[in-house]
Amino acid sequence: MTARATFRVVYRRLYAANGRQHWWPGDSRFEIMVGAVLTQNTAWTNVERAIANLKRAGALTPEAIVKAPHRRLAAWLKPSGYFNVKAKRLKEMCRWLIGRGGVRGLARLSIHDLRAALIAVHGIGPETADDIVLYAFERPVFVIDAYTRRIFARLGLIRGDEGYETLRHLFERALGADAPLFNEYHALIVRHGKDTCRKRPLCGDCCLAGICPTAKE
DNA sequence: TACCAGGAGAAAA
DNA sequence: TTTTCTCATGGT
Repeated sequence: MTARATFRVVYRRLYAANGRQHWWPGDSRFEIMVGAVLTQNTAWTNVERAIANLKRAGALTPEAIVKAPHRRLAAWLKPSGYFNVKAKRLKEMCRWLIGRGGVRGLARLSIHDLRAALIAVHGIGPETADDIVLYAFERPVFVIDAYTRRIFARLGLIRGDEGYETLRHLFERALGADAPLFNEYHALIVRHGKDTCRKRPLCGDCCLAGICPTAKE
């Protein structure tokens, strides 16, 4: 089976087992950007609480976040963990966003320029940038996260220690530039990683079992 | 109690 | 250049 076919079989299995995921949870492009920073190494349920605090305080705007004192912003972010770090990162992102003309200004950039500009912001690494590019701006970049590495390494399709860009290019070459597919695929990987793979890695009733002969049980 | 979660950057080796 | 450490709350 070709790489392209194998990656598509994995997608179909995940979709059949879990259905559509309706990602990213968020009411606006800006909320998605905030969520992408807050979810760094953090469970989404904790992020939801922090975003709810921002909404309750009327602070879910770039201007309000820039204006808020660090201690107050950190207090709103507390449920999401790393609140001091994330307060700084959100302020950095918001200052930069305002300087670029807000989300409308970003929407005018090419996918390459948008991605490069995001990664240049302190506190936004490749995965967070790609979450934003794909889910807030609906551009075709494949998001590589810890679940992607774990699941595809178990399937024997990657080693798991490849560089971020190496894996991103691998997925993008195999699947073709398709933002709706990338959206659903990454969401399904996270769903599978959270709900199934961690508890029962590739056991007999895993929906991905039997795809690759080199898969590690 | 220990481990993990939709990472990133700084410091150390 | 590569590896290790730090940041921190909440659920299992």
